[in-house]
Amino acid sequence: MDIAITIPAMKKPDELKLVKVSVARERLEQDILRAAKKLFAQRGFGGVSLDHIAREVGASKQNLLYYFPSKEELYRRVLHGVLDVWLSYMDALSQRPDDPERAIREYIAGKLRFSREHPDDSRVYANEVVSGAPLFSAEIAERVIPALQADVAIFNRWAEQGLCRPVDGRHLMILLWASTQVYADWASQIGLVLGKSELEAEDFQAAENLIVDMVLRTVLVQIPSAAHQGVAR
Amino acid sequence: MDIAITIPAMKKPDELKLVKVSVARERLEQDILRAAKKLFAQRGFGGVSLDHIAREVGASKQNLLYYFPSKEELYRRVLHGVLDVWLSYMDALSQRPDDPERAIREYIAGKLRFSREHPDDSRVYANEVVSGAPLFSAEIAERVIPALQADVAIFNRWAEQGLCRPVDGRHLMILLWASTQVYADWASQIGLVLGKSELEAEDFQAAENLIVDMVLRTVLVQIPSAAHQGVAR
DNA sequence: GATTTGTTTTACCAATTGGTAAAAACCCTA
DNA sequence: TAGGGTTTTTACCAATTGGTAAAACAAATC
Repeated sequence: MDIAITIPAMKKPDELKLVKVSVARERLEQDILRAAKKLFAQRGFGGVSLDHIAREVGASKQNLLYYFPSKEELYRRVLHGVLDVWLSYMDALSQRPDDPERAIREYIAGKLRFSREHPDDSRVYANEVVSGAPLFSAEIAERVIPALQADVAIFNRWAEQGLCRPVDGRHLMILLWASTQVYADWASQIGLVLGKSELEAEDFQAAENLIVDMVLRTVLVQIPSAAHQGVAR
Repeated sequence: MDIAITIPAMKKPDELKLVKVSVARERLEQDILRAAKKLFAQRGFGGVSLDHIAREVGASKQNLLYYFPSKEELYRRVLHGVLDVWLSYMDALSQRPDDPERAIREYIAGKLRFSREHPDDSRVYANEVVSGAPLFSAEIAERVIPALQADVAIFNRWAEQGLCRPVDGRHLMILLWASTQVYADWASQIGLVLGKSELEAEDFQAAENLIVDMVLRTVLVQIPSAAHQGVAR
């Protein structure tokens, strides 16, 4: 299912003009997308009105509708961008196909970095999935599932090569997604748990240490290397 | 913060009548709460209208407003019930204060059972937390955080007694919440991952096996007992 | 400076939103 | 069967919803 990026008619202006117009246009368009992402992250698709987004970005509702033909189309664009970011943080396993420990460390670190650097993206994703992914399941099936299957295949290969113990890669990946993204999606509650209003670097580090430790203990054949101190602290 | 269950004036009818009326009243009220929960779970507070809920339950919007003074109050009631259920599945650790392995096994099993038996509750909870828990943070702080702290204290005591390795209990609990509730909240995506439209008993069992295995390997001093076969499958 | 092109604003629209007020229907008991 | 209390329905309401049409504005090109 393609996302139609309908650029209103612009009949072959010369090169220079195209660039200028595109830049101005691009900027407001990006502003809208950013504001929309923030609000959709907070309240979900149904909980946000075009007017709400427009006020956030300092434009009029009709102005939004000039850039995006409908609320749903705007939401789709946001989702599409979210998925781009999401996937870009997920390629660590395939990067180190012959070093499970480093691959796993980097995968977990990457996913936690995603939670930290793009919490709104994570929340938009979460909102969409919780509501059954009515507009998104096709794209998830096309882009996310293959990525996951590739990762599962890597685990299986490692197991065959004796580099790691046999695990159910699918459930392991689910656990990794859940336990890393929760630091974005549930930030408010985790803040309460940790007694601070905003999560800090040390919190993400503690999470990373624990998750890495748990996964390595479960997956590796030998006791994981000393680098992580052997204690989940 | 108390939830005011305002029962519209009912000037001291005799005992018998009270019971009868309450039963009828109770039933519709429960139906409304159930329908509201289902819809709030799917679309969040802002994504659901009173009319929508009313249609789902086969009543009129005004009829809902007879039972619940406002949409927000209805939502609060739903949230309150959700938290009751949520907490009721979370007391396993304190039940077995001197057997870490069994306690952990039962805690994880309980949380997964919650995901399976009350997916809508889990999703309502998730929705509320993702949106920053605007109506809920007080109740979470009052009811959830103490429960968590009690569990963390149990881990710390086990560590002191040499029954388990020292771990950061807070992050461990967060990981457990995340990795168990994800099977309710992200059911649609997990269905895609596992290639089935609905999760089955075996899927929850596989999840349980993996999570239990990971936690025990991380937390226990000795290699966990043979009961779980030592392989995260 | 007139014209074309691209953008924003103004003026609407019907449908839906949460909520109120009061009338009507219902149900039980006296 | 009349009366009192409880529940449901009918009739509204102002505000907001997503969206359309066209006019006004801006900016560059001829």
